[in-house]
Amino acid sequence: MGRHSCCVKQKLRKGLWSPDEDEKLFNYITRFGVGCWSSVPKLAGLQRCGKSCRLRWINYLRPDLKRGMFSQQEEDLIISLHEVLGNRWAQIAAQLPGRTDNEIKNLWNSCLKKKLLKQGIDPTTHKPLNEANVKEEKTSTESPPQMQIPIISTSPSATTTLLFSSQCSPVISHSNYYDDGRLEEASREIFMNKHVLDLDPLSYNDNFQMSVAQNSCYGLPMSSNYQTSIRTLFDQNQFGTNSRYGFSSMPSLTNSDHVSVTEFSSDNNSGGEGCHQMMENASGFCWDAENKLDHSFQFNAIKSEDFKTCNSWEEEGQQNLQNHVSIDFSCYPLTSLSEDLTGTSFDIFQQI
DNA sequence: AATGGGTCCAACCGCCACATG
DNA sequence: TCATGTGGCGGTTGGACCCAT
Repeated sequence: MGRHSCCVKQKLRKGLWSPDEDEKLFNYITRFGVGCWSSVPKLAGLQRCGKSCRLRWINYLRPDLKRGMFSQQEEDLIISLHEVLGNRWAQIAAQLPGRTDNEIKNLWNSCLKKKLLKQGIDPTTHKPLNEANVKEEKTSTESPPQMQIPIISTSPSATTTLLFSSQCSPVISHSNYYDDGRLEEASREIFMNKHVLDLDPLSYNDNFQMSVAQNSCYGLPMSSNYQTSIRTLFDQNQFGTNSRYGFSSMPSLTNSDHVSVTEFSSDNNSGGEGCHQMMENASGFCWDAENKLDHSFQFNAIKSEDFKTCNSWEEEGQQNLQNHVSIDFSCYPLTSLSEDLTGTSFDIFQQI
């Protein structure tokens, strides 16, 4: 990996982020939001370029990220969407709340592609490998009024079909998806075991659910079966079975791991007095030095109206679990991937 | 225990689109 | 219209990790 040009120019750090850098970036964004990414590093006291900060926030620090394994439904959805959208990872990610384009891209390249190939499916065309060439020639000469494209699921029992009408308005038909309940159970298990923040800080779950309620998930008219499965997925994921809330980039959040971090060294902080004060007031951020995946996180002193009564994300989450009220992160003026989700409400098939 | 190959993922690169002056 | 800055996206890759030998 070569050094990014702006990093060369300004002699900025690159490579893996340290816990200290994460802390600074997280504290800054949660307090002040993102105005202009290029000014974030300076204000947050980081020797990074704005692009790097943006990427780190979007792919790792965002509180609404869902970490951990992809569920079977998510995998199937990615395959279905990839068939329609191709390698437009950002648009695919927009349909999977809490997942980033990078994460989905990695999953595709490392896992889903191979699964499809194993099933004899060309991951590019989504057609059987031995028929792909023949069919390609045929379809180039004729345009049938209705195409039926089977979605090959990675789960044995799933059968999804996209029906394209002559106006190219597709209907997802999801038959026998939960015919034996195995998938639903598997998903539940996966989500129950995840220590993630399954909140909806930027409200795109709400948007998603709203679209489900309006029979138009992803801009598609959907069968009731599919709506139910998606709905189930979100219900479980959001409040139903998740008994703990944790910071998503901090996969294992335990009470015993909570350490108050109240002192910051601002020696290398180039952000000036304002930044110094900001860091003094900022939230605590603790990282297990031995294992990145087992570090913990705690808000200790955020002087925000929304958070002043809470000692930790976990407490906050548990409180909300009891109250059945989600934390509203929308107060943060964030510019992140999630903005795209709420802002675009894209219609897949406008782009075909 | 050492090593070599394979896998996975975080992060960078380069390009493009858009906004602004 | 052009130059410049910024954000966003998809492709790529370095390195950590895993596992078989």
